[in-house]
Parts: sequence; C-alpha cells; structure tokens
Amino acid sequence: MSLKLFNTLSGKPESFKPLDDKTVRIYSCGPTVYDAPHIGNFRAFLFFDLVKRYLRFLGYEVNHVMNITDIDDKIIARCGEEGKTLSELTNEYRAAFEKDAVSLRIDLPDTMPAATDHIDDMIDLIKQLIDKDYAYLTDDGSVFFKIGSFPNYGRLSNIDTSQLSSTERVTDDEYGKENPQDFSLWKAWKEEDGEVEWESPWGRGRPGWHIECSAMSMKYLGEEFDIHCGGVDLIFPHHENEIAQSVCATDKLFVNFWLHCEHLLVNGAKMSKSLQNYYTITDLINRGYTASAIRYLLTASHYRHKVDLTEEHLLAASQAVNRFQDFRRRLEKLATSSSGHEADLPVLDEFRKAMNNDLNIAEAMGKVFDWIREVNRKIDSNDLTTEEAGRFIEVLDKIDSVIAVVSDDKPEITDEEATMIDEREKARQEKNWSRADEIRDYFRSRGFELEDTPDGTILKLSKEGSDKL
RNA sequence: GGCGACGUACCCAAGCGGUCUAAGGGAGCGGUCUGCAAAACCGCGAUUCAUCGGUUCGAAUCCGAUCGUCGCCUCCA
Repeated sequence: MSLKLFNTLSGKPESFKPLDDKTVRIYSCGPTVYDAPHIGNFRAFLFFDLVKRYLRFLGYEVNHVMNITDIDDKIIARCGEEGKTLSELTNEYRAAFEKDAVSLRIDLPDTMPAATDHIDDMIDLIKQLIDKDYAYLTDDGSVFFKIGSFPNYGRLSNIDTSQLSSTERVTDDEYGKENPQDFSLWKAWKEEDGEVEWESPWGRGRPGWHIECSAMSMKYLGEEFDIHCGGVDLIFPHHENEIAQSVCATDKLFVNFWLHCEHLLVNGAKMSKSLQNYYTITDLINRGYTASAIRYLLTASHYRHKVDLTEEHLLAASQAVNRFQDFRRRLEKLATSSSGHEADLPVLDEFRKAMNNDLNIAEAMGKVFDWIREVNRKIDSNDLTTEEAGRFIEVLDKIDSVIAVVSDDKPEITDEEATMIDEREKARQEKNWSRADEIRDYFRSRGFELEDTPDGTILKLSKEGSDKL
C-alpha cells in the first residue's frame, strides 16, 4: 500500500508520488520573526518535520524549503515599539525560532530563505503578472492582483468569490483597488514604514505578504513541486493567493499536494495574549516539561485534528514518552552490540501501514505499544537474546527516526549530586533505608526520579512538570 | 448568511459495512516483583459508539433529521 495524503485541493486523500519519482520537494510556510514563536506555531513546524521524517523513512530524498518572513506590518510596528532596525529585530527572533526548533529536535529545512533577500525575485514575478494583465498599478504606486482574472480563484479554500461579502473594509493603503477582494502584490511606501523601503519599477515600497512564498518556493524548488504545507488558517487567503500568483505567472501546476494541519488549543481555548495562555517552548521547558513530551503531544495526534494543550495531556504525553525511553534502556542493558543487519520486523510494516493512511499516527503508535508490551514480557521472562535486543534497538530507532521522542532527555546534575547517588547506593547496601529515601526525596524536589534496578540506580527526569499550566 | 470539521469509556484516541460483546496511551482499582518506591508484567474497566429514524442479511462505520461543540469567510501556524 502506498502513502495517501489528504490534499486540501481535492478535499480527499490521494496517493502520493513525487513528481520526479525520487526527491520530494516540500515548501512550508515559516515563521514571521517579530516575536518569540509560540507553542501553536510549533505544532505546524512539528507537523512539517513529521511529514519530512516519514517521507525519509519511506526511502525518499527530501528537499525542504521554509521561508522566514522578515518584512510585514507587524514587524514594522514592532521595530517602532522596540526602537530597533528591521534586521536587528528579525535576526533576534529568527535566532530564537531556530533555537526552539532545535530543542524540539526539528530537523531544520535545507533552505530557509528570508523574504528581504529576495525582493528582486518578487519584483520580477510581479512584473510578469502585470505584463500578462493579471495585476494592475494604482495611482499611489501599489500593485494589486486582479482575482477576477483567475477563474480558479477560491478553489483551494472552497470559497465562492461571488458570495463574499461586498461590504469589505478598504484600509488606508488599499484604496484604488478595482475590486475589494483584490490583494496587494506591492505596497507603496507610507510614512509609518520609515526607513523600510525598496526601489521598484513602481516607486519605493515593499512587497505584499503573499508574493514572497510564490517567489521563493519557485526559485528553490521549481515552478512545480510536490508538497506545500502550513496551518489551516493559511488556506485562505494566503495559499489561495499564492496559487493565483504562481499559476498565472507560469501557467504551470505550481503545487501538487496542499497539506494543512489543525490548530493547537490551550485548555480548550484558542491561544491569545489576553487570555495569558500564550506559551513558548522555553516557557514549557522551564516549567519542567521535556522536549520529548511536548513533541509527542503535538505530533502523536492526527495532524488534521485539534490538539488541546493541558496539564493532563502533557502528563499523558510525558508518560507515553517515558514508556519508549524506559523500553530502550531495558534493551540497551541486554544488547551486546548492534546486529549490523538491516532491522526488519512486523511492527515496522504495521507502523508503515498505519502511517501510509494519511499519517494515522494514533494507530501507528498503538501498534508500536503492542510490540513494546510483547517484548517487555519476553524480557521479564528472560527470553530475549542479546542478539534480539540489538535488533530491537535498531527497529525502535527506525521508528524514532520518524517520531523523534525516544532518545533520552538527559537529566543534568552537579558533581555533588552525582556523589549523592553513590552515597545512596552505599546506604542501601548497608540497609540504611532512611538515608536512602532522604536522598531520593531530595532528587524528587529537584525534578528527578531515582529508579533502583537489579543493575543499579537510574536517574530520570520526573514525569510531572514542576509548575502548573 | 456561505463553506467546512467534529461528537467513541474519567481524559486523549483508533476504527473507512461483517474478524467490534470496539485498538492504543493516560488516570484509577486489584495482583506479581521490590527494603520501600519506580519500572515491567497480569487482571478489572464502554453489550456500547450524541439522539431519533432509515438503507442493509448485517452499521460506531452508509443516508436523513435533530441536538451540541468548533473552525474559516482577507492579522493569525
């Protein structure tokens, strides 16, 4: 059975095949770097990462491009507030984004082009659209895309443009539009823009939001590529507009598969700053949740369903991840060396079968947990050979190449604390239980758990976050 | 108003016409193991899938209606 992915364009699952048969070309909409990215943004970035990792699991090469939006209204406003230049601000938040992405084990895209480095490409694209009469210039020097010139406009979002409300507000910088629904390709300079400006054939100004993705995706991936993904909120208008611009400019397909992931909720509500339920990765890690638990929660639910970030769900995710990590630790104890041959077990086929069905990760995880129980049973009854243990580690790691939650979140302790663990071992041998428990309680208060096994004591991170959400 | 999604045990969740008296994870309870704990394993836990009708030999799965939750309709991952 081959991979099926739900294509927003058709509204149903379709068999996936790369356009060139071996390398999958993916473009995903990246962060707007005007503030620290929040956990909701990361649900999308983790989704892109999952898609990419799974395609590699299937044996495809992947070429992934993700833009960095470093020019837009919010960024300009923020520069004013913080008294920073555009590049100071955007470099700072781009770095923050990359740091959090790495901490969540997101495999960074092959190319992360910044919009401001591609103004010329955007201008070229806009020129083509004007030449072909898909776009027009207004008196103030702005350029708009004429949606009426593109018959397929609305197909992705399933919106009938004639049904769109005609009482659209027209903002200050958008007067002169022939149709209220036309969107801007180039925005003429305004006083609020300050020093943020570029020269263009239409005078100084800056690009509209949507054009960067068309220009950069086609520049790095070609005029036709395999997958374009983003959050559901981007379907309209962002991706609809991207299609209009790109298809009209090239008369090509542009994108074969459009994939969109659902939003993350916090305690059942949409995230917003006014509700103070606006978390960053650093917030959650500082509260004692591990990167693996966060990753599991955001990734192990189906991407087209909403996920609710709550204390209870984080705890459940954390336990699920512990189960994987403890399992690997048990295998490590038994395995002498890796078997060296290609790992293959029925569980991998079951995992693949589930994931092939539009990334049905819940079912896939169910199969993996079934397998883990079966192997644990074998370990308990001393039936597992060292050779098998080595092979099972390979299988687990193969699964982890997709889910990326099994490798340990290593607890960090001081030298004195390391000595305390030795001291506790001695106390236990002397049956000084009160001292042994005292030391364990100390570690608990620090967010660690000491687990005694026949082969010695293991230090783990506690499952619970230290601060409530 | 237009378009769309969803409603399965205490929580999350799979299920795409028969193998469903419904996977898996978390929480809970009982047990084995253990100095104690933890981990692991064993056992318990929905005769039922929002409600009501219909199609069918057969439905959680298809159709219709009703109730409820939510998203999008140019800030947004």
